[in-house]
Amino acid sequence: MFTDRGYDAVTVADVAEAAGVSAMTVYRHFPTKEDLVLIDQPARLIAERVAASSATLPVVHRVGGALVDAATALTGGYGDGDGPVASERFLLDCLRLMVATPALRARHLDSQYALQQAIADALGDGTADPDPDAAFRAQAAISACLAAMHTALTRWAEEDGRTPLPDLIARALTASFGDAVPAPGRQD
Amino acid sequence: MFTDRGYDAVTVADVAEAAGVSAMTVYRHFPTKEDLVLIDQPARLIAERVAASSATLPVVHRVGGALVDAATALTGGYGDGDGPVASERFLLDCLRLMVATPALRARHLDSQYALQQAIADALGDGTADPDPDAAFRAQAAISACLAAMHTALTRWAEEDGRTPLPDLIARALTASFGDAVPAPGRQD
DNA sequence: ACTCAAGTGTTAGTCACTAACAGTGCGGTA
DNA sequence: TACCGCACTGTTAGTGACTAACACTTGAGT
Repeated sequence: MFTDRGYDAVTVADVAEAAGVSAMTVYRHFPTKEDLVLIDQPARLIAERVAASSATLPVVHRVGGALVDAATALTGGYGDGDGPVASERFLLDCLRLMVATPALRARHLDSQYALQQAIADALGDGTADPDPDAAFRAQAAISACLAAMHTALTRWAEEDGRTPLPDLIARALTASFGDAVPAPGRQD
Repeated sequence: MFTDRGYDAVTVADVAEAAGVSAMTVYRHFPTKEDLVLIDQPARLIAERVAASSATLPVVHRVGGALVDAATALTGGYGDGDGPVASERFLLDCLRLMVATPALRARHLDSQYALQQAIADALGDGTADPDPDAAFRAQAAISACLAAMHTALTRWAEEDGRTPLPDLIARALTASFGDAVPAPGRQD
């Protein structure tokens, strides 16, 4: 319904009626109308991979690798050659809505803000880190990585999933950080 | 009022009453409640500086330099040694509200999205750029720069403006991109 | 049969925001 | 002076997201 008629033109009451329930029931399952569309980022998956990476690598390499890995796990990986599968179609529809609708776009960007905190925790895991300056530098690097990933997500939706998502993310990271991140076209 | 009682606890009717006008009048001057707090980013200023930079430099260097310059122009620059001045106090209050209030934070991040488009236009200015892949790489680099700047803004608000904003931005950029950006502590 | 719990519906209300209409004051014009 | 137009403001009524409080149904376990 959102894709056909536009996010703003569909009320929560419409969604409830189409689902055969009352509007109140919708709110009990989804805290806001925006959550009907937003895909919860696999924060735990990404944070785990960051925590598992070698602490000797630069931050952008650790985070970038985790993002590419997570995208690979989510979308089924490289080179199946079949274009997007059914489960990806839904992802693409949601992403298109997010890019096109200001309210959804803003919420999605803010959810990346939460993901940033989770990654920062995963980075410093194990070592007490009393250095606020190092924490600041890590936050900056993480947010830059996530912004590059968001650009890749947008591009992925725009070109309808033709290029595998992990490849797009790797290219976005390389365009931003040069060779300090895993190179596109292969996985670590 | 927002700082004292919290953004959500103050209604538009409250603001209107305090200003001695009707709620309708508030909406005629500010399109949304959020715009009462949001500071419009100096998009034109930044875009001009990007367009004026040397096209032979890497994208992150051009954008990063423009961001540091714009911050210098806005906050009065380095080393006056007096801490934040009165005009900066208001900026800091707004920033704190933005970081603390989810709705404002989301809107602010989305406004950076618009800034990203403006910078992308400024980058490709003059040269017809039919290469969608180069445009994608530029978008990725720009968004990463802006994310680093946002981290610096957040940090600036957290430490109450003690460190000069241009310095924080330069350090955030260096933490993300290494020596591909202007070094902190001096200006180009 | 009784009970508890989870899920659902209803109602009334708050608040952001919009549209349509009606003043009100003020400078320029004849 | 009388008139006109324009910018600004207020009022009213309405939509839609979202919340709180309360009553109801249903199904599982005892």
